[in-house]
Amino acid sequence: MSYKAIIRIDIDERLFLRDPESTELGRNIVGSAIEMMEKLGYEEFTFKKLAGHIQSTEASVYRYFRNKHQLLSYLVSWYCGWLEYQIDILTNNIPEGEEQFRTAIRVLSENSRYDPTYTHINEELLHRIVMSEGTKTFLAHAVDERNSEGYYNSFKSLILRIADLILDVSPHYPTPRALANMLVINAMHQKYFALHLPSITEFSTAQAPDAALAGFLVESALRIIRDSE
Amino acid sequence: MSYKAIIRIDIDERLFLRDPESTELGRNIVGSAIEMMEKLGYEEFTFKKLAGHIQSTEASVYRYFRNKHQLLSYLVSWYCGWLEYQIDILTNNIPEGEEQFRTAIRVLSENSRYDPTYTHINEELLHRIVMSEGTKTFLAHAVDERNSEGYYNSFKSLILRIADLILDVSPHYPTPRALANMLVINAMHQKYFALHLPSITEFSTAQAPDAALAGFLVESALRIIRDSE
DNA sequence: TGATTTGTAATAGTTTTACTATTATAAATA
DNA sequence: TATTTATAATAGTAAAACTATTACAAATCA
Repeated sequence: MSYKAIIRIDIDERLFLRDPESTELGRNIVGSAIEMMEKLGYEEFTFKKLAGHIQSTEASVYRYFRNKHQLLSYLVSWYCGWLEYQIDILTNNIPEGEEQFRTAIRVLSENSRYDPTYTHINEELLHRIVMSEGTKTFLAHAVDERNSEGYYNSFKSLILRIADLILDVSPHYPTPRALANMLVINAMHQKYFALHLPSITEFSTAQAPDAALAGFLVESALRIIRDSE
Repeated sequence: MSYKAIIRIDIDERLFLRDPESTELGRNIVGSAIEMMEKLGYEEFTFKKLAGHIQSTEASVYRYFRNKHQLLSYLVSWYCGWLEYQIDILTNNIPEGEEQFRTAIRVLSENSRYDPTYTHINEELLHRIVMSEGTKTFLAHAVDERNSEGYYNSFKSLILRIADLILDVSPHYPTPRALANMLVINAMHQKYFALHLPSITEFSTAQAPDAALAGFLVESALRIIRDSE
């Protein structure tokens, strides 16, 4: 019997008003939002421009997302969930320890390739959005309120997953969560700097930057956590 | 002969329309902007609210700064310049190497204390602004244009200063700039997480967090760069 | 089947923010 | 004293963010 596994990235219900996966318009909103936000940047992106692009109206978009910030948070959550899923399947057949950790860091460092499983989501564009705009989800004045509303559950879950992999390598390392958040966020920032402020990083966009960055992050992390009992 | 050293943090002229240090109104704008932005956050802060607070008008504020983003960039630049100055004077009497590096990281990790040299600038509040809003200066769609306008010179200079201190410790370490930006940005983020997303860091705000964070950053960095020739 | 409810999208707004053109006033200079 | 120049206030505009209400279509029920 042949079958197709449909994997759904689970998103906290408080990250939308109406589930965009449930309707054609919803999927269209998310798909086009990704394309437009990547082109325009978060600040220039507006619901009006989005509505014009998909031949709908501002008000219809507001039926799905309370505001622009909620839409960004939805996208970042989706991407964090997707990253964690990639880590899960790629570490599945590897023995616990250093190799699993290396694999996870590689997932964080790579420019995501397009995955046809999710037809309306272009992971490549979404990666660039998360790299440029991702931290804005929690760098907001309403961070505490949003945290209590579950906005950052996917992000926090990803950090804790990496922290667990760190503990698998070195069970007595004292600050795995601090190190995990440093690695995840720096993976994004280092790529951003390579593109826009190249004078403050050695990872140019030219020669195999993904592999070099993954190497930097893995080797740095391993040096930090080795023999630290 | 007794004298008083007046130290001025130099800011690129393209970061303002009229130098706010040159007039009473200008100093008032900067001083009150710091107070209000710390309270309201960048998004909620507006020139209208600022003008109301200092009993002036929106248009007058626009005489000094082209827009809100330029004002934030001015503040972040000032703080980076101030940090680099602190590093300079505190490493002045220390022999080159590990101790200078430790001192620099301590400056980055500490909550800045109020310095009466700059009467209209409250460094403590400014520190919190930079921690919460600082990265937004370069996480903007216009980053390349702004970079060419000198918006990030102070930030880049700070990173390169740290990179030099890293090379003093370990002259053959291959990626000092990547490590320096990781340390500077993570120092800010780790403190932010301690306050707002405590589940993803071990540095709670309770017990001597500054010293613990400085220790984490210094020990991590030294492990990374030691014996890496 | 026809009436009623419910889900979804469009119309037409309001409020707020970001920004500007112009005028008024005070200080400096001739 | 008259004139120029620097500075700040008045009074706007345009666009963005967001909302209240209406219109329509599909599903459900009497």
